This record gives sequence, structure tokens and C-alpha cells, in this order.
Amino acid sequence: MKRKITLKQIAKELDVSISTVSKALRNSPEISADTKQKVQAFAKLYNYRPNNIALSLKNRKTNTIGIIIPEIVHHFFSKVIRGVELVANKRGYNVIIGLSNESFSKEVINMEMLANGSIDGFILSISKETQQLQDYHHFNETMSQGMPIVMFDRVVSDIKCDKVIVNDFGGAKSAVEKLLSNGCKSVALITTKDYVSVGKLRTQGYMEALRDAGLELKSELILKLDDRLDYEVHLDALEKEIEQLFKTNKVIDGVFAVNELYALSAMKVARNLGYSVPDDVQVIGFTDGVLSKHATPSLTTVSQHAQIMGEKAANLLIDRLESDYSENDEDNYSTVVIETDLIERESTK
Amino acid sequence: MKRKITLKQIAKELDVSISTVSKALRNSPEISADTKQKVQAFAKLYNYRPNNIALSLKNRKTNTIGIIIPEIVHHFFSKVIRGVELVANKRGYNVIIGLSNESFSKEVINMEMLANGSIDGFILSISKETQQLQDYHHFNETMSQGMPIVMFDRVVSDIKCDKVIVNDFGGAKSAVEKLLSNGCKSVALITTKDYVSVGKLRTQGYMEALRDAGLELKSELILKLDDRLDYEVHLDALEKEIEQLFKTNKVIDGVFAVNELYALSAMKVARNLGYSVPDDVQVIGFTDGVLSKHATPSLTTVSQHAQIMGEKAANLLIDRLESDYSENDEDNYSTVVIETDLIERESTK
DNA sequence: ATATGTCACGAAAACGTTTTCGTGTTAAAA
DNA sequence: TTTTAACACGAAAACGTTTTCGTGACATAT
Repeated sequence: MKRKITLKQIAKELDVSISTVSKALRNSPEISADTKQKVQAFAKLYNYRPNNIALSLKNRKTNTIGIIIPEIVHHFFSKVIRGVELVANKRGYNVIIGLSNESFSKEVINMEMLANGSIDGFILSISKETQQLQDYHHFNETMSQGMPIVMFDRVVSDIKCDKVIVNDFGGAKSAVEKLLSNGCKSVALITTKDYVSVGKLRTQGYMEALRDAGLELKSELILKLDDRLDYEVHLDALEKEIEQLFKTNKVIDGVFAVNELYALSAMKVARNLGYSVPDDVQVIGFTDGVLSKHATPSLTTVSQHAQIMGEKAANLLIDRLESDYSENDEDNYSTVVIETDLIERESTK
Repeated sequence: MKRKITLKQIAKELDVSISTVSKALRNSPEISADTKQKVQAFAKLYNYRPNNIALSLKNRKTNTIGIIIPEIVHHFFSKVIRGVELVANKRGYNVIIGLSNESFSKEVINMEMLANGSIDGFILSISKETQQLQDYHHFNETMSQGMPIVMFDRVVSDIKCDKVIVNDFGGAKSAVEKLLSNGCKSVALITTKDYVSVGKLRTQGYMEALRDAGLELKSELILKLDDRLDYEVHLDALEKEIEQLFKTNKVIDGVFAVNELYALSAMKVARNLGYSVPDDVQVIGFTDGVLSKHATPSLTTVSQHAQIMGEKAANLLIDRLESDYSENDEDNYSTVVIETDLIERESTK
């Protein structure tokens, strides 16, 4: 179990100086062909690779980007990671992950841990708790130390930084428009409480679609759920709520849900109540998830292009990291909006 | 945009030496109470935190573990990551990820990138391509440089290292036994080609269950699929194969599938052919996936406890990293076997 | 008054690199 | 023969820490 070989050891072995070895390996013209050959051969033999940590310290650059997300067991986020990793690797960066688990304090701790030199910049989506508390000091502190941040999906408009967001409003609107053009007269909305930024935007898209169509907005058709509860565990509670919605509003013939689980549950409840999907009730969800494709009937969804978001975010961050100062300190932050696609499946006509 | 403050800057500002600052912050008895107070106050004011990279270089220890997996958009792997991250964070480590994307060369490149000082040890699951090529030089080289590896799920028995595996054999066997005790007379198996280690073991479990029950093994009931094809994309091809299986074997009244997609497709095909699940055909899958729970009918599965695997793997690795040499170089490697659970849902009686 | 000891701090090395600058040797130019 | 230039290499600093060891100032004991 021998340690990795270092410049110093090579230098000693070959009886030259460390500088010579370093230069020889980088093919410096200062070094004679003879010496180069000797050094390079030796290095190859012993499989020499420069130590990343030493390089990071010297260059004050780690070539690593940190990604903080609320949850990894979630298709949307893992697809984003895949996008980030893809671009990062291609451009010579590593990716280090931190999970906030939807908790404010874990988000803060994780960021502090990574901000002390481990990474060059952050890509993150804020936790639900942070959204509620509206405490953003850790973002501001990080940025004031010269470490750039790119926010994606769940962003906060008060913070000045690069952002990548989904066109939640537009996606929701066109989904509801689809339902309406498919003949729905009473479209229900299953959404989250308003402190969740994306939920709020999707709700607004729903409203606008109705207004544009000259339809009255009926508050009894809107079900706002508290998503601090983990409905993946309390599935029955979720279904109860939706059942209530259907029972008190027999006219419902269309449902737009702001996430996959809500949409699936709506389909299930509707079926149990004797409705046929899509004949009696049509359903559209907002998600990139895998459930939609394999459900029966398969679910029409608004696709978010998570992987593209990740790629975009990574490119934004790395571009900023590699730009020179001059461009950097004018606040030329950009916000990239990823357009959604409506993927039509069996839950709509 | 001021850089993070360093010991040197504090020292200069307070007109003491760097050593004094360092000691004062670590509460060394060498330093007078006065000076300590002064330094600590200043450091707190400027929010001083030691630079991780410098510490890593000094200590030759990064407190970071690398995890290499074939794919992140996959419930099993993301759950494992969650487990690793949980334990790692609790024990003061960060997690850096590399995706092999099921490719041998990307696996090698990723490992080489991280092995040059960025991390203290690996947790990994090998790619399909590596399994085929049976080229394990990168694992051996990594370990010979004193960097420990913990393999999980897809392991290779030739390599001496800590391992965390699922009881694939036992899980499969008890699943098939369940089908038999539920009255199935002809249980089909949908599996992968034999070079996939876990697929092979699950196949063996199937066989043993039949043998124990005194049943004849009929090769026409075994469908071996080439999983180098991405069936998530070529879903129709997969369904064609399974349809063929059902059509040529009308007697099938039970199906054991080695993964979620195969199981779901089997259910779908069966239904399309006019069978009722579970009345005519009962189905069990092998997976931790999310599809099973939400399918209709929901799928009975062999649960792998992915998160626990991640936790176990992380603990094994960190234990080894933090053990002293003496225990380390005797080859006391352990293999932890995670037992499976049969989660009964609607696809079985 | 001298020897001993404690206290509080600083210098320097080390981790593994890269890079700037200085220098001795040799060959070419004057 | 002397001056100059090119060549090939080494010493040292720097990145930010921690830690070992040395040392000057002062107090106490002899």
C-alpha cells in the first residue's frame, strides 16, 4: 500500500530539482530534451498525477461546483443533477452534493461547509422551510465573499444572481387551455399553499387561462394543500381531500394538478368515484416524473425539462467562474426561462 | 466582493504572528487569555473559517467520499446516495458524485479524476459495461494506492474490499415461493442475461424455489433480456418480447421479474391479453422503485432497502478511513448482506 | 547575584504544486 | 581573448493551515 507518488519523490529519485520535474512534465522549453524524456518516462512508469488538493490551494480554484437541493429521491432533482454533472464533467469540473432535506438549518450548514474553500460556486434550489422563513442571509453572505450562486426552479426574486426557472405560469396556462379546448367546462385546480413559489405561479397560470376564456373563477374548484405534509407517506389523507373536492363539485370534468402525485391521486379518486378518465374527467399534471408515463391511463403532463435546466445552470455558473472580473462585477445577472412542453397521453382526449 | 479572511490577514491586523492566531483560535494554553480574547473576537467579527483545502493538504485527508454510480435518475441509486449522504454528513464528511452512465471509460476517468487527492475513499456500484468487460484494473490500482473502496449492489467477487449487497438470491427465492404458495403452477421468470451479477443471482433464486417445491424447471418459461438496450426508451420492444412469452405459454399464472420495468410491462401485457391481475396472473417485481406503489394494480415487490445500503456502505468506508493501520492491512474485509422484504400489494392474492 | 523555571509568543517546516527569477556553463560573436 | 547570449537547471516563494521547537522576558528559588 504505497502512497501516490509526488514531484518530490521523482526529483529525489532522478537527482534533479522539483522545479525541473514540474517543468519537464509540462513540457517547458526550459528543459532539455534529454531530461524531459527521462522525467516523463519515469512519471509514466509510476503513474504520476498531480495532486488536486495542492493544485486547488495553489490556484485558489477547486474546479468543483457544489449543488444543494432539498431532496435527491425525486426525479426532477436527480435529472437536474444529471444535467449539471454532464456539463460539469465536460468542462473539467466535479460536482459535490449537499442535501437540505427541505430544512433551513441543513441548507445553511451544508452551504457553510462547502463555502470554506471546497468549491468554486453553487447551484441550488431552496428548501421549503427557507421559502417560508424568507431568511436568505446565507445566500447573501456567500455571494459577498465572491462565490457565485445559480438558483434553479425554486428561486427567490430578492436575491441578485443567475437563475434558471421553468415557465411555470405559461406551462400551467397552456395546460388549462388544453383542457378547455378539449371541452372541459369546470376545471379544478389542485395546488399548494402560496408560499411555494412555483405553486403560486402555476396557480396564476390556471387563473389567467380561465380569465382569457371568459370563464368565472370559482374558488370552490381550487384545492390548496399544505405540502409540508409528506403525502407520499400520508397518501390516504391526500386522497380524502381530493375526494371531498369531487364530491362537493360534481360538475368537475377537468383537473389540473401542480405536481405528479396530486394528478395521479386525482385520477385514482375519480376512478373510484365512478368517473372514467379521460371520458368524464380529463387530468393534466405538472412534472417530469416517471409515474406519469407508466400510470394507467398514462398521464398528460407539462414537462419541465429538468436535465436541460441542470445543463443551463451549470453553463451559467462555469461561464461566470471563468469570466474575468470586468464582466463580473457589473450586475449582469441573467435569468434563463426554460419553456415547458405539453406531453399528451391518455388522461386527456 | 472581499475574499474570505485568512489567518495571515488576522495576524497582520492584530500585529501578532500567524502561529499565535492559529493557537488562539484553537484555545491553546500557550496563549494568554488577553490575546485569545482579542483574536477570537476579531475572528468572529470577520466570520473566519479555516480553509478546507489548506486543511486537506496539511492533513492529507479531505473528509470527502466519492461515490460512483452508473445512473442517478434511478430510484435505487438516488436512495443509496441519500443514505450515504446522511451518514457522511453526520460523521463530518462531504459527498462528491461521479456518474459512469453505465460506461466503462467514464467510470475509469471519473475514478482517476477523484483519486488524485480529491477524496479519501470510494463507494461505488460498477457499470454494466465494466461487468461485461471484466476489466477491474482501475479498482485494483486505486486500492493499491491506499484508497479504500466499498462496493454495493453490483459487486465483483474477485476484488477484495468491503461490500454491501442485497440478498438477491434469497429475495428472489422467497418471492417465487410466495407465488407458489399462492397457488401458481407455472411461474415465468423475466430476467437479464447472465453477465449482470444481480440478475444472475435472482435467476438462481427462482430456480432454487422451483426445485425445492419439486417442480420441473422449464426453460421456455424463462425470458432473458439484453439489458444493454434501454427499454425505458424502447418500451414497445420490451412489451413485444413479453407478449411473445405469454402467447407461447398460455399456462403462465405467475410472473417473477427481476426489476420494476419488466414487472410493470408484464402486468400491462397480461392485461392487454385479457388476463386479470392478480386473478389469472400474479406478478412480483424486484425493486425499491416508486412505480410499484402507484401502479394499478399496485405491484407486490421484493424491497431492497436502498437507503440502508447507502448508510451501511458509508459507515463501512468511514470506519475503515478512521481505523488505524494495524487493523487495516490485514485483509479483514467484510461483506454486509442486506435482507429483503416482500411488500405485498395488489398484484398478488 | 546566579540559576532555574514558567510564560507567551514567533520562526519555520510541512503538505504538493507552479512559477519567477537567478546563476553557472558553454557556445558563438567581436 | 574577451564579451555576449543562449541554454539548462535550481532556489525560493506562494497558496492557508497546524505544529514543533526555539527564545526572550520575567519571576522565583538558591
